[in-house]
Amino acid sequence: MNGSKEAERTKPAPALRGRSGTARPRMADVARIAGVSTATVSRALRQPELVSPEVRGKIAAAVEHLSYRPNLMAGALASARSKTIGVIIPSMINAFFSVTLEAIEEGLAGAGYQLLIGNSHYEMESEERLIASMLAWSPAALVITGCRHSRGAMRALLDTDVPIVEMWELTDNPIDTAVGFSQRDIGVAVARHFKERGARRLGFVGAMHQRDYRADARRAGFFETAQSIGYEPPAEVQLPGLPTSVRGAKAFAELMAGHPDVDAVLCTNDVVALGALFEAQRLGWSVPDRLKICGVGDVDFAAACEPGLSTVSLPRRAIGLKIAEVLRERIAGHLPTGGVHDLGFELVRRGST
Amino acid sequence: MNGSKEAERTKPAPALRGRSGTARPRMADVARIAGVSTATVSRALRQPELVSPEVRGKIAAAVEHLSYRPNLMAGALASARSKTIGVIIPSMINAFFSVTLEAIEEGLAGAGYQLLIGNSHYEMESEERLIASMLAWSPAALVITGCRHSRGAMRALLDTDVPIVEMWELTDNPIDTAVGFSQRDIGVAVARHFKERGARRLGFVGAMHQRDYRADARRAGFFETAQSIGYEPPAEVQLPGLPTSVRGAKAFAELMAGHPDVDAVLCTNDVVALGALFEAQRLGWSVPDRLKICGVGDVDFAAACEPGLSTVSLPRRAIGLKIAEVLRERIAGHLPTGGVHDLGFELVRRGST
DNA sequence: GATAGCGATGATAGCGGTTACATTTACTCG
DNA sequence: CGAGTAAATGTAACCGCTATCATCGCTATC
Repeated sequence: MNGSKEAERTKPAPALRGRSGTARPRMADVARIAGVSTATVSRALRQPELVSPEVRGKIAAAVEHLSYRPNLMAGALASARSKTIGVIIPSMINAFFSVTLEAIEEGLAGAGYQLLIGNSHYEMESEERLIASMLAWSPAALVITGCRHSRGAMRALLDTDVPIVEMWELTDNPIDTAVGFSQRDIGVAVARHFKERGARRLGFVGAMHQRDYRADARRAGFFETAQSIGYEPPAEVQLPGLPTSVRGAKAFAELMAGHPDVDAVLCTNDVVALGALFEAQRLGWSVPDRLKICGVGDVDFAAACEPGLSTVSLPRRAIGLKIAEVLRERIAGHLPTGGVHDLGFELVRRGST
Repeated sequence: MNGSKEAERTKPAPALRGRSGTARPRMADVARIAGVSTATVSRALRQPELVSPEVRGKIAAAVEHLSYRPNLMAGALASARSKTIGVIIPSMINAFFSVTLEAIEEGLAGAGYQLLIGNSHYEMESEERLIASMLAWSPAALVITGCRHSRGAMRALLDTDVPIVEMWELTDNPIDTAVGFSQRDIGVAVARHFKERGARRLGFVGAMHQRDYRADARRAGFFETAQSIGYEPPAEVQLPGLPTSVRGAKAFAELMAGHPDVDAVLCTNDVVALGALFEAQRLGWSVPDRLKICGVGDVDFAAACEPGLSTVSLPRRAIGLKIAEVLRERIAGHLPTGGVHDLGFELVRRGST
């Protein structure tokens, strides 16, 4: 921002652009100007300690002078590895994954890595395709969401040299490394919390049933625990399509209309819970006295709501940072495969329960 | 999802992995098996119409048999272009850009493009660095957010052959192509809307002042119009750091404490506005009678609020789709540079104003 | 003083494709 | 029936950088 002014515009006409003028300098050009071989230039750039200070200086000057930028593809091809990290997430819109993405980027951008991002849309076939095309770039590592994969994907993942990280979930036998938390336990924790707060009858508002199997795992934990601690099976409504506040409000209204005895509702995430909270207000159900509402995610507005939204805080950012950390070591060749990192979660009690 | 079961796990021990077994097949292997030259294989893969059906069939069989995957880096190096689209956004967390990203991906993934994503953190130096490293990948196109760039960035952008798209803003002289809308006019529209609704004194809750210059443009439009239609300069509070609901609530409270006469507040975005809405509820200001609140973005919860949050709907998704469309043509070599696409915005009137 | 050892640098063969150009084959036509 | 032409395929020179191995001084060692 500071100091950098907006420069003048106007790109030369298409016909005149590009190769027309000065071609992009190659390493050979740098070598010639510095009076050394390309091998030395290459070394000076990647392992400076192997090159004498004087030569290093000359090369630096030449690089500067030509404003040389190494062609990453050539380098990647020659060394059979690229400074790229493939990341596959099931949705780009979901703020959870965005935060994790940002954290991964933060932890790795400094080391010169670029993120290659793929969106699986919660579909295993998509994931498989993405895995294949990402591996075709010989990324330094591949980060994928979840621990369940199609057979083909599994084969590709087991067959490659590329370090693999599975995130946002745990498993007993990771392909390589897993960083996440137990989705199921979230449901367990919330059910217990409701019990503790004296709820009589539980309800659940879900979304993406049978598509987002992580959400299903939370649901399963909630239902099983509910029953094991003496509740009858929670009343349930699944919203069609993506979880939004508007749909959440509607689904919640439907749930309460069908089961007026419900006095504690777990929503599959905070966005849905927010919709439920507003709907409760509209319908005149007092929260938390008559009705308790809990979300999942601890999105920033959860703390700003009135009453504050109780929710489950997920290690969205921690996952990303941990992945970056693991990857740095994994790429450097230390650290064996097989690590499973449970980053846990935290039930955040606010006014809505 | 359907049909693909979870496969068995356990990657072979590190020592045994990778090259140890079968190396990844190369195009030469395919050529040998199919009984043709690599040139023909290459052609069969990228311009099938140039290869006879029989040969094409043999090659397809060989590819299938070896489950051959072309090495994208080799191809990219040789052809000096990669099937990659670089996208630079100022924040990954901001849901606006995520939607646009998703739309770009949607419109281009089918054609086999991969997104290389960079996060500039609203910093021009970062942007410049990202531009340089992305161009080093010879992407098929580069999409950047905004029309203001550092001098160095500008030089790099003007100097390259790669199609450039500037998004989320308009300009009279785009580097190549611009897809967005007028940020300033949003401020204008909201000021007029407040006037129309009978507001007496305006207020503004901003964030990222002097960092997010697009937000500043909206603010400028709001302030200038306010005065030109007879208001005194709006009362203003800028929140420190990223715009969140919690901070929004706090800043709003501060604003109202300092200027109790304010009866219409524009918040820099919906998240902040949501915080303000809740805070107003807590403080007992009735919305919209005593106080009108307007956000920007039309995030999904805006429609679910009570009262519904008036806001400005941005063409987040349309921008992405348009970019994909433009890029497809631009890459194909049709379509000249210099296009500016104004996708507009829409003031959405709900209960809060 | 010859030899080994080491640090610094150069020569060069790839990495795995793409593509301009050459070559072959199959037809069309005067 | 031979030339002319278009379609199909092969040949081989790169693309720009990395990495292996050879080379060349020089100093440390006995």
